[in-house]
Amino acid sequence: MTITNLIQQAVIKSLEGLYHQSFSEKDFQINDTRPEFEGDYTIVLFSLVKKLKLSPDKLAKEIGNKLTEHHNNFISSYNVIKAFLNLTINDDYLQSFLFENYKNENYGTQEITHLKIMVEYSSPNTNKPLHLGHLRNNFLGWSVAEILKTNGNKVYKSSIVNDRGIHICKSMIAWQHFANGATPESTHTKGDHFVGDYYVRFNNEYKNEVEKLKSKGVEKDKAEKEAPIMKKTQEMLLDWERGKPDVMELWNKMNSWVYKGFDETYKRIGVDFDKTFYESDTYILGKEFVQKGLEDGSFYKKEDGSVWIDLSEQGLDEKLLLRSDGTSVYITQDIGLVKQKFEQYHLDESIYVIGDEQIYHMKVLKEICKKLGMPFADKILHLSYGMVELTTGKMKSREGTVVDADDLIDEMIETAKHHTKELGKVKDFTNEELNDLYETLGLGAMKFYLLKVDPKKRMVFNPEESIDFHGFTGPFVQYTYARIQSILRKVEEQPATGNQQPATVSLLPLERTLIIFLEKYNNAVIQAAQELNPSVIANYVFHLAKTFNSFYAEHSVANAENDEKKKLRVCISVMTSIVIKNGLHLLGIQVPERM
RNA sequence: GGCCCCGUAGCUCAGUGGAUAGAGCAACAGCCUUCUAAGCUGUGGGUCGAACGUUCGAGUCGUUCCGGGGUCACCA
Repeated sequence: MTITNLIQQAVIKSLEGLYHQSFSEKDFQINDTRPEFEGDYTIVLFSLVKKLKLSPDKLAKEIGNKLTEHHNNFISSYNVIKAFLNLTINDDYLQSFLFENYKNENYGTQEITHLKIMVEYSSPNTNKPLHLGHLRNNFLGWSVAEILKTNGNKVYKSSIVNDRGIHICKSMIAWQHFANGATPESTHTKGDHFVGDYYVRFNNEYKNEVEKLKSKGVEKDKAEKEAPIMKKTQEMLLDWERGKPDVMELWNKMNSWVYKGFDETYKRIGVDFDKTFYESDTYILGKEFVQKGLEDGSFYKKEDGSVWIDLSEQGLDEKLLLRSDGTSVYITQDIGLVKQKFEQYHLDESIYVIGDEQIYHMKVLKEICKKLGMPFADKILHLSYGMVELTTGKMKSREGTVVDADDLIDEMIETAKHHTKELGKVKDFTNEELNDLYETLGLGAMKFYLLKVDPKKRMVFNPEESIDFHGFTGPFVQYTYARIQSILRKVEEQPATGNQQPATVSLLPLERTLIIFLEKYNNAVIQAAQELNPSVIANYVFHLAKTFNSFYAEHSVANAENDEKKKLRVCISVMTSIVIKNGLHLLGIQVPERM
């Protein structure tokens, strides 16, 4: 039971006792008291003034009296300004909360819900390496999955690999034409980058061919269709769908290169999956639904053989489901996979972490599922996130302005190394310990940077800012953790404080503030899950670290005024470090013992 | 053009309909014989894109307009 809930119940009870009507938590609001006023929580009672026909001041005082009378176990005093009723929480209550919870490593974990949720994220194409945008997706998906787990749900992390389709054939064709049998091994190139280079190569060649045709007087549209390399690619896609052996062999070979590269990156950034789906397996499932939809009249066939659905009644357009040559498109495959997911995993919800440029697509998918009478259509949830832009503008792979994920990770770790060496605090570390630390800090900075903003908003990636390790950053929070560990090491050297519950003392402002804020961690965990928003956690954990650092500068733990204070502050420090650790874990960020 | 998202300090972002709108960065001024200065304390910086409206109360809700972005493919 959180303090907010306690107050809520106490206020309802007081209201009912005073005015003999029934009330609910919607009749008033509970806010944090603004720092310029005395108190910890503020109950806003304006909405009741009219209903009860009392002056704001009188109403607030009556409730205040009732609360301090009947709930003095946790409310010690109150003051009133208009209809703002400011409550001060009992020092004893705060301390017993602290002593009961400070050692709890699972603090923040919520009760089991028995809900099964799948979070699909990452979902890469096997024709190019990961870039900055993918990192936002990966961190977001992983973090949301962990947040849902902590909230008591059974969570499956999944990924659907885009391993088939025209874009994959493009890199295959380019490799056939230009590689002369080169491999990642022979060129010492990471597999995903190797294949990505041929994708780029294809696009260059294609552009040249189109230009050539245009200079011969062919119209643009026609040139784009007639370019020889494109025609070959389309033939290859048909061959692939027919399962032509040499095409399959090349496809398998190139995919295995890419997967090796991806695995390396995933491992490095600490991202994992419980289940990986492959479109090459699932696109067939979609075709079955096309047949079903045609039979029951949800879909229709045009003269050229292509299959469509009309969603204009739903305010959407007509949408293609099967090309005239019988091959399937993106959405066809999604339909098949949705059903499989829900049935195999008995899901209560399926969350798709996909960029906001696909909001329309996901709406269409949902509508199609509804039209096909799938019972789970409403349990499909699109967690859309905004594009990551650069200070110089948008990232465009064709213009070579993408920030490559592997390069960026290297750079962040290098920066961590640079800062660490400059500060020279961990000179006694072994090389292995140092490298671990650089990774912890570099990745921590990067993940925090990408997760601290609201996912649904577009964000600007500023290289200089992202590399900053001061202020609202991962390393700042990690630093606070390391500092606390340093205190705890120092305290351990001194005589043991004993296990018995310390006597309660009167709390100083910063001590109160910290305990009250620690108590609110549960609220943050719940809110983050409701909103599917890791930035709630990032903001919480930063605020906690900030508050602790102020406390640290003001008061000594190891050399506290007396034994009771020392015990109290050790408990506050231990609990702060656990909450930081648990909070950062939800963001996929590790904590260093020293830095 | 239709539909969707966004506009808060110089920059990047917080801000469940409540009190005098907050952080970080950048700028400036202080603080290391005492638990890690990747820190702390302070100063300056705002017509919350604009106008109406709803409300006891609007950065937050509604309408219109302005500005930015996305999307509406036999691409994924």
